[in-house]
Amino acid sequence: MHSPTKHIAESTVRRLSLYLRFLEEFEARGQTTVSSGELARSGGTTSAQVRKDLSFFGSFGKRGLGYGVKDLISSIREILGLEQPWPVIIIGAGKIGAALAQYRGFTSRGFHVVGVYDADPSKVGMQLGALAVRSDKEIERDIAAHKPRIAVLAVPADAAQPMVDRVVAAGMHAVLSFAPAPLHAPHGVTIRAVNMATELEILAYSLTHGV
Amino acid sequence: MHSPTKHIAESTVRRLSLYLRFLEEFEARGQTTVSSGELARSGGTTSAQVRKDLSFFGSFGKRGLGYGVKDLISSIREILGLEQPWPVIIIGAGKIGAALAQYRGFTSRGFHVVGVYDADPSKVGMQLGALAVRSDKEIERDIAAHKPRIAVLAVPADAAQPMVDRVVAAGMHAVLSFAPAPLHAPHGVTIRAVNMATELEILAYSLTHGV
DNA sequence: ATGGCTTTGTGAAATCTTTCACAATGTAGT
DNA sequence: ACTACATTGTGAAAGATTTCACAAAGCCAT
Ligand SMILES: NC(=O)c1ccc[n+]([C@@H]2O[C@H](COP(=O)([O-])OP(=O)(O)OC[C@H]3O[C@@H](n4cnc5c(N)ncnc54)[C@H](O)[C@@H]3O)[C@@H](O)[C@H]2O)c1
Ligand SMILES: NC(=O)c1ccc[n+]([C@@H]2O[C@H](COP(=O)([O-])OP(=O)(O)OC[C@H]3O[C@@H](n4cnc5c(N)ncnc54)[C@H](O)[C@@H]3O)[C@@H](O)[C@H]2O)c1
Repeated sequence: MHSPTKHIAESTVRRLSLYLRFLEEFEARGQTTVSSGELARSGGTTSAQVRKDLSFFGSFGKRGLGYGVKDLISSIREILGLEQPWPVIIIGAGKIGAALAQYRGFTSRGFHVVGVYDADPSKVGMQLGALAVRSDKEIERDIAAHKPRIAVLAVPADAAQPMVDRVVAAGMHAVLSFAPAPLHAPHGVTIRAVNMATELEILAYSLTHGV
Repeated sequence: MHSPTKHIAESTVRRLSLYLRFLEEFEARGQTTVSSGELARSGGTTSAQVRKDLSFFGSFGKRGLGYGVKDLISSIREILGLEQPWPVIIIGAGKIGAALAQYRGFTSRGFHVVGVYDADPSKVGMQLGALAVRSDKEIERDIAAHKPRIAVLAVPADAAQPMVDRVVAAGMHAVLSFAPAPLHAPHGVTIRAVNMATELEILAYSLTHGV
């Protein structure tokens, strides 16, 4: 039911994550049922798109009625893999790493920061929320011992690829990087990069060429 | 030459920003000429893709030789609108806003932070790098006076839409938001949102369903 | 139970994006 | 000047994604 044979486009997965956010709002407001049209309006898409996105994974609605809010929340959480907790480590306890380590928005979705690492001895031991910064030398041992599933990289650009290599060698299969550096990893490892300069440049392009 | 009649896909603009990054590396290494194939290899795409992306905007290469690194850098900077400086304001001087305000990576691309604002009186006056945090009450006056072109939002989710409305009313046409909230703006205003939870959820999906 | 109304799920069509493949154009060596 | 070679620029083909449009299914009022 929840494992499509076909490859699913990233845009679909991204929208599912978005729908989940809206569904949680509908739930908080006490709404029990929602139509593809309502969901589409919140998310700036179309009702056909919403139905098509869901149809890749199964059939979740009731014709004439719409989707049960609670049911659809569980279904999407299951599709995305959010029914299990996701231990995450953060590497680089600088300005952005420290902000991320203390950010509470992750936890609500099942992402738990279980370790923060830095190469700078003056940062090691520093308390960030409930966690103390650990030395980067512990990364390999901690990955082996605690099996965090995702590594978030907040290190300088030139340290990013070597760190990807290290965590991949240690068994990590997913990396989210904030460093403005192109990253490569072997097949089977998923890398995502958030590049703020690129986001600003897309805005600059759209301002320059009219909307 | 640089203003296509056709609509250009966001994916193309995103890749242009990426090519620019690689070109700057080639330039730093003293390379004067680069082929679409080399550029493609750095960026994990194909040479045909590189040539097609550029062809929307004109003809920048020499057959048999490739592209002049310096020339292509200026051409892409012109396409993206980066030949002019982009004054930016940051709204919300919390953990992420403070990190962004002190981030030096923006400046190199022509994005200059000209103001940081917060609603919390205890944050107003705080020094972030060269800038002092100002009261959010000054936002409208400062936009009118200094005409920043992009507003970066680092405020809590429920303050995001009201703040979009304020800055748009004050004349802003582009917003980059870090708040996990869906944002709407009138036609003619470009909004981009970086949602870290969604990025992690896409990783969770790909780990859950195999790569 | 029936009929009218609403909304889903989904093939098919339309649109958008990427890849292919090659003529055109230029370089470089002789 | 000629030849061999490299690489661009681009229509056309292939592939991917979105939108359309409608039959099927279920609710609700009577
Ligand atoms: N600050 C921002 O707003 C911002 C925005 C976008 C992108 N980024 C990117 O995020 C990354 C971090 O930025 P920042 O502003 O937090 O920088 P920062 O200098 O404050 O922090 C970087 C941290 O990484 C640590 N580090 C360096 N090498 C390491 C290694 N091999 N292992 C472990 N730790 C190591 C340093 O000791 C430092 O504490 C950079 O790549 C930057 O370009 C930052
Ligand atoms: N910290 C992170 O790593 C992180 C990661 C992803 C997303 N975000 C998002 O970024 C936003 C900011 O996060 P943060 O961790 O910096 O939070 P924070 O609480 O540290 O900072 C928010 C700041 O916004 C200010 N503020 C509130 N209302 C305002 C208003 N109307 N005008 C001006 N300023 C106002 C507050 O005074 C505070 O200083 C949130 O929406 C958060 O969900 C944060």
